[in-house]
Amino acid sequence: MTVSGWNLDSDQMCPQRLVLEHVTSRWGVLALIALEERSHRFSELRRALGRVSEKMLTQTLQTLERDGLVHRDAKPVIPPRVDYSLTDLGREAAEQVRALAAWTERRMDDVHKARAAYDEARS
Amino acid sequence: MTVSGWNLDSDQMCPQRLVLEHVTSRWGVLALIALEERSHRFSELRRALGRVSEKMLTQTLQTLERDGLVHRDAKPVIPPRVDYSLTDLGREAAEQVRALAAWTERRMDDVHKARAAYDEARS
DNA sequence: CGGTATCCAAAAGGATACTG
DNA sequence: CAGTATCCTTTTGGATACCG
Repeated sequence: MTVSGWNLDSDQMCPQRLVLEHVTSRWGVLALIALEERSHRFSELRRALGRVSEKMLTQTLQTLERDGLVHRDAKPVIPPRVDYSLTDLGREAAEQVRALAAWTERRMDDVHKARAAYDEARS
Repeated sequence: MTVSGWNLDSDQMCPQRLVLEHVTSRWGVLALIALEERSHRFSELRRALGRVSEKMLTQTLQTLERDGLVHRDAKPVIPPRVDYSLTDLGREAAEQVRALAAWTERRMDDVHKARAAYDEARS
């Protein structure tokens, strides 16, 4: 992989860059990891993700659904019930971001040490 | 991996989440991929990354340096010459983000199809 | 319950001018 | 050349109110 092809062209990102932003976005990462474990209702996801606003969760899920990563199953009952789950594509995406997340977790100690050394050298 | 531990606590993200944001940031991704190939001078990186402002490139490189992913070598010459390269930790990070980037590239067709179907169903 | 619409505050990002 | 400092625009995110 080269950096060319991931550049911005005039006034716009390359399309794969947008997908990368969707899956690594603040709530996208958490939604994918939560949904990898099991399907969730909207309100379950809200609780699982902590302090996400309705607007941001809706926006995140719609983006991931549009990209074909998340499946939305709205049951026609009252009160409404909507279940979210991963598609096969979404499961692949979740594995990728989980791998990246796991790496940051594994190396967090090294990062902390590096930061301490960096800050020390400048104080 | 569970989603707990990646939540926000009160008014702040968990630390590994910040590292993930650094390496997946707009310019962080491109800088890591460019530096994985070879070390670059500041101005070389500016050109390689396309249309990044000096401010954002500086900020990105400082963040990655502080996290211990990038090595900054400022030679005491006139005019100044500063070379950036990856540390061992940074090389690991670059491999991870490149894997994720490669996945989005591989699956871009599926995403496009999903988007077309999504948009079609709503028009 | 699971959203949408609107408004507003905060943060990110960039253009420009300047410096060692 | 490789930054820093300042200002300003754009984007993001959340709070609130309302709807089917």
